Amino acid sequence: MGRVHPCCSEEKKVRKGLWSPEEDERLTSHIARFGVSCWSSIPELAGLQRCGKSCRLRWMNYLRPDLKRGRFSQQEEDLIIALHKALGNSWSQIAARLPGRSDNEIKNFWNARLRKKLRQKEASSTTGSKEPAASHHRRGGEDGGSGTHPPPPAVQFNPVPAPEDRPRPAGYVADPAAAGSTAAAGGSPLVAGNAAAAESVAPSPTSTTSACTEAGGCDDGFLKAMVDDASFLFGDFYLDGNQDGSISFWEGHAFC
DNA sequence: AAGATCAGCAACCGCCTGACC
DNA sequence: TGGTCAGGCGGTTGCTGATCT
Repeated sequence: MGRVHPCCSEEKKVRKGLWSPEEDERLTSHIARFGVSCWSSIPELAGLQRCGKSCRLRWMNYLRPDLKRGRFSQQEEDLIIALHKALGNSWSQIAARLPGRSDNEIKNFWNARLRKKLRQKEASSTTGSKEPAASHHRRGGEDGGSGTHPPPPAVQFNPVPAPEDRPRPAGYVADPAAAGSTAAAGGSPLVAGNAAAAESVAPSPTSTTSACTEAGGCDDGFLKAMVDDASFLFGDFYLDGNQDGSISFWEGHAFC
């Protein structure tokens, strides 16, 4: 096809480039008041000289209230790697399993990561044991995030509840603090990044659980188990952040 | 202190798909 | 049934700021 979107091609003056705070404000307040019904009509209704597509993008990637900003935690990073291994470049699907992250954000993260990896590969293949050319560079940018940059003060998961439209597993309760009781209630949260909590909270006998609980986090075993366990990955599982910064994986749905 | 280099991020572009007429 | 439109997605580009030399 390749048609250009009418809303983007019209000669009408359409602003491009970075969004100003005023534009953000207009879009946010419009959506807060009227919700999203038709993106193509939003620019006009909100008094923006943008195309609907641009508005949608801005909202989805930046203005959505349930987005959390900031560095990816190690757990998130591990999960992204696992999901990418299983799902490929389906960023939207990956994003759907990472509450508070947009597909664009994940895609950017992955590309930056991948670029680094490729460079390192190139460097190591051409020079043998030489130090990766790119990694001597700052930003704590050691690959894997486990390197030099200070442990992500990172992404304290905010307790913002996941979007309402996300299917909740049986037994899910919105309040993460109630995770313990939730486990008992039916869903079985697998807590990564907090071994003690996981031991006490996750009774699930799945391989993912045990792999996750050992070594106190999402180590390779956990990831491998996740990837290998296709039913777990492709079945419905739900991930949520806890107040202590850990992540809970909820399983228990069995569709798809 | 200044220029070079790089990573991170925001946004655009082109294509695909489903809904509607 | 075919055409049009709008929403959504993945790939890519370009800007900005941090870091290094």
